[in-house]
Amino acid sequence: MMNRVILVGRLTKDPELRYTPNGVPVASFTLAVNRAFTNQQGEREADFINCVVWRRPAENVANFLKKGSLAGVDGRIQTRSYEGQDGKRVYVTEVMAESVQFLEPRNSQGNDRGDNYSSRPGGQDSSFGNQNQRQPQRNTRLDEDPFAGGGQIDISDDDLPF
Amino acid sequence: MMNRVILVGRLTKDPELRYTPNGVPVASFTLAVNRAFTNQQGEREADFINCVVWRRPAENVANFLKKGSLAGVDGRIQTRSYEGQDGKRVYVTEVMAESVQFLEPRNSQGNDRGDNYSSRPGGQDSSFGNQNQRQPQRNTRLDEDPFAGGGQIDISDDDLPF
Amino acid sequence: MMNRVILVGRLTKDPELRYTPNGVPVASFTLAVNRAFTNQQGEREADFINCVVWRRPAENVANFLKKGSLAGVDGRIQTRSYEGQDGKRVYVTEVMAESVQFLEPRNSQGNDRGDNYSSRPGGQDSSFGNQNQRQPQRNTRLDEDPFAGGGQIDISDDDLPF
Amino acid sequence: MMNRVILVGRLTKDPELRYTPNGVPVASFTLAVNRAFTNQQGEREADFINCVVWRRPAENVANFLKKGSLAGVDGRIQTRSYEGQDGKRVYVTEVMAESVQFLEPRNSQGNDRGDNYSSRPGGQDSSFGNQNQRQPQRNTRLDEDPFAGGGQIDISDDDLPF
DNA sequence: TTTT
DNA sequence: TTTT
Repeated sequence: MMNRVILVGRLTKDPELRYTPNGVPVASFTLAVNRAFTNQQGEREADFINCVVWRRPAENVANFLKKGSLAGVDGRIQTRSYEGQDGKRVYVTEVMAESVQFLEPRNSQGNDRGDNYSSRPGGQDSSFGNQNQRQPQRNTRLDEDPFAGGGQIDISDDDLPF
Repeated sequence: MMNRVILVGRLTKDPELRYTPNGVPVASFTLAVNRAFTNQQGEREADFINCVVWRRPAENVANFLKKGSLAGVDGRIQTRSYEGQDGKRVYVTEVMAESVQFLEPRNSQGNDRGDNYSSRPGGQDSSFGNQNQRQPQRNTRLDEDPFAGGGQIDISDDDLPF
Repeated sequence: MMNRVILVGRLTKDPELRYTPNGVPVASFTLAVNRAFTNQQGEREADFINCVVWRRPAENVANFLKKGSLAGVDGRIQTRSYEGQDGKRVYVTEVMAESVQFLEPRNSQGNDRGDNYSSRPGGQDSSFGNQNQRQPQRNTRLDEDPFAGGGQIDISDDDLPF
Repeated sequence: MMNRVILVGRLTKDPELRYTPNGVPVASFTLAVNRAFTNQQGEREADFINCVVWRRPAENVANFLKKGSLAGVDGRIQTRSYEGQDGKRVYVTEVMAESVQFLEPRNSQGNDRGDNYSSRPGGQDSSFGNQNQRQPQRNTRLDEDPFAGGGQIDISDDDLPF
């Protein structure tokens, strides 16, 4: 079985960052990906693709991407379902991003969201590492540089609360 | 903007073949793709991914795949929305397959569905070619062999009603 | 059989544009793609991947990309071999780009190479269309916009000699 | 930067399994991937793509694939160069497989190579785990099932010398 | 509504 | 509910 998705598009709005009860960060965002072709009316439509990312890259996304940012995603399609408010099953198809690439120059005007987003609940960090034992591990890469722009500044140690 | 999906999985049921009013074939099917990892309970879950394919490969899919068939898809994620029966918008994310690969040996027991599915409305064929001028063209490849098994028999001319 | 490659990286130098005897444009360039991880010495290495692109996108590449440009490629791996000058066979693995995405803002300082590269031999154009009948057709899309930045200016008609 | 390759093809010969001085397994093999289109002479050519895989999946590949096996690869393009015997630099482009999917039914006639390939040098195992700290970790998945056929038998513990 |  |  194989399941691979690669996307490049722009965030339709600022990403949302949540934490699980155990303090694991999850970010979600939507990529607008313009189609390569135009429709019968000659307009270029877009697909709006919901993405989810876990752990450290989630924090990076929340920190460095915002509405309109150009970003690349390498991940997998995941499906799930939940009970809708009207009692019927709702089916969801989304992209689980294993890595997210920032395709705009570092520190382009206001790259850093600057929010005080880091409301990560304290005291739960001890349970952090164990949490996702059986989750794909590529999310955890400590040495991944999410910026395509290159540059030598390493964000990991200074900017991120790990 | 980039948008690429590759899947390998098994059909959850027989594909469905429809025709547009102009006689353009569309097949839809769902791929069950087992995840590479097991969940907290040690079970291997699957993602159920809806796929759509147009034109000739649609006919091939209807002809040669059935419930349980192992197949590969190379395509794009597409999103659309429609008015639900309760008046509210329903959002759909699916894979537009540009090519479909049959990953089981040709003529493995009962590869050919054998249905009389070819209820393609006659008389509309003239409008066929013009129809999708602005659609991606890779669907139209006349020389594509959807079987991975190789073999020298070419299905296109004999088995397909084109 | 499936064969799909997606790359995002930077051109190591200006692309080279050639024409076949029949006037079909071919561009070649090398993408430097930084690895997601660092090596034992803590350095981030890169892979240098040779790419080839045909027809209209070849002209676009020659026109709008240059050394250092950030670009995305969606294509296939191709292998070929030729007689080396010392008589022994040389094997080549390269990426046949089906589409190339320009990931830098249009008209960022000097996007347009401005070269008089269009030394396309005249008089051969008549043979152009027929030439590659059996080549993948995605190269031919007349409505593809190679810029991720969007914007409404369509380059195809004004800037390109088609 | 992004770098993703997905292939489905057949092994041109039995895979080769080596071990680093520290006992890390590496398998190499070549996939023949038939092209989706035919050439000017109407023949379907193939690309012959060299692949490398590390650690546990390397052992799996050596154990369960052989000449002619249908397999899928999800990985990255890597380039390297070395001093040729005639003193000049040789450039190599190959695919680093992060996961390999076996696309033929388990225990199809003689799936198991049955070779006594497991000449893994003893005494080095202690250094095994630490070895590739900075290598991508997806190779290490203990719960990945390389067979597309599904089935409940888990090969990892019984059949593999770990 | 899910495949082996 | 959508980006440039």
